[in-house]
Amino acid sequence: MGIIEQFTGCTISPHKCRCFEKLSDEEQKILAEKSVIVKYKKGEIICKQGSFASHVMYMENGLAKVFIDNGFDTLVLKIIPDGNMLGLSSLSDENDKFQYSAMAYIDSEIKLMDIIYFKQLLSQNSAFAKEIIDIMSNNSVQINGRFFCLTHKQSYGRLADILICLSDRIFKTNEFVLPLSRKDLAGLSGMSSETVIRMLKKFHDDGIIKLEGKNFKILDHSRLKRISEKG
Amino acid sequence: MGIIEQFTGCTISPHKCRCFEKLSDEEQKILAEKSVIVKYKKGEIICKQGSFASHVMYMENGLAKVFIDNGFDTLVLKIIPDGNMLGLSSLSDENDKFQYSAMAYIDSEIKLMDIIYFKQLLSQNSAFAKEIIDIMSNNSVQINGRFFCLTHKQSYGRLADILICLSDRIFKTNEFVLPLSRKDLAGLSGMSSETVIRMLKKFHDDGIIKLEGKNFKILDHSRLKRISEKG
DNA sequence: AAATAAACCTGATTCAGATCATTTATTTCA
DNA sequence: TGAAATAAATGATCTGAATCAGGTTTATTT
Repeated sequence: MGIIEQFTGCTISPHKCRCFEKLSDEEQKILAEKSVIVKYKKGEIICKQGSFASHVMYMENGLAKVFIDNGFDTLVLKIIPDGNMLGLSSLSDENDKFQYSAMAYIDSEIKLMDIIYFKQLLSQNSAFAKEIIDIMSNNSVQINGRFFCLTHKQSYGRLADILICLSDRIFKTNEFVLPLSRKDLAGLSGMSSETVIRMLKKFHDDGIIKLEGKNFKILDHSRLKRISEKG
Repeated sequence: MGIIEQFTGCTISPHKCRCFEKLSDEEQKILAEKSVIVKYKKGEIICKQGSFASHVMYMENGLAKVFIDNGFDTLVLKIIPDGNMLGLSSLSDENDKFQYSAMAYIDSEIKLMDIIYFKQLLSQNSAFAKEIIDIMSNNSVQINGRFFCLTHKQSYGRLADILICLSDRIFKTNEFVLPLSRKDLAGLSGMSSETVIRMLKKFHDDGIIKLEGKNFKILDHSRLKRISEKG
């Protein structure tokens, strides 16, 4: 069997977005002219699945979720923290609509870049295109890991994953104020909010985390890790 | 709420792979020199998750599944029919390993293209790179649909999806010999083989399909479609 | 500050689908 | 061709987590 691969429900790509470095000064200047920075308040919709994609986005600072829905159910595909791109899957000429919706978890600043010029950059600057391919392939690895996690781990493992992700990759500290509601956590870990609440209580009672309202702290990181791993 | 989007567990991308048309005669010639066609027998492993990715692949003819596993469980990400690319997510410089395994469902012929030259083509021919981006974004849309389906539809809907996919997109006829075992179908629809067997029997008894051994026929396509849609 | 709404919590119930245990059919290959 | 292995089928049982129903606390609005 060999090495046992570990998949997590965390969807923060470790990939650093380096694509803009590949642009010439001139290209950067034009791109800047063709871009605007827009502020979104917590809870605001950033883009809507099915609507015409007139731009590609870059999260300057903030936190958002990317999700799809069929009118009844919702699936959170990934979280977008600082320095991540949004809307790349609309670069295909066949998919000129947004393939997913995005919503700000907290107040966020997002750069909107004209998609026509962005596509032109892809065609004229292959180093840039190569970087975009890199980002997309990293994204797909990330999504696949989350896919595996949500279909094969059970609830405790999935919730542990999300908590570890928030702590390790987003806030980079053991103690923080949860910006997400229990319902948000439920969406992220693919379960009902009642179940999330029960499990958080269990983690709390077991001394794995400390949770009072929105004040959150991981007390036993290695135990949480073990729960995440054994699913 | 607007239009209600339909997601299916089918993972055959409708996208036609046009990337090679974008290469010059010279580039095509060199690529051909750097490629080999390999025949895989039913059940053979085409690439192995975690091993070094020395090439990008193209399915000349055959049928394969792409899957990830953690040593215990397996998740089928997609099916690869004729004319599809395989291994694109290893184009990123950070992911020089195969991100997934692939196995031939039936005897298949696959073109293996040297990944170094393939990457060079991306860097020197931006129209080619743009086509690869198109393929990748179509792939991600496809995977997201499957992700939604496996996490939000229940078993009958998921199985119906797979049967419709096989019929409409792969064999393009209502009646064919199933190349997949019940266990394969279980893997594809993310459930146990016992459940698959029971549900196939139900579909059969209800007159929706006809199934004797491996001989398969869809009798009531619209009813199957309805089952797929309502989950 | 009162009214309303939203988020949070808890217990009871239910159920889809997994798992387990066997039996029967079909392949495989010695 | 016959033994062993694999795949298919079926029944019985179990369980993780959803759903439902109700209550409490915390935010928001007026």
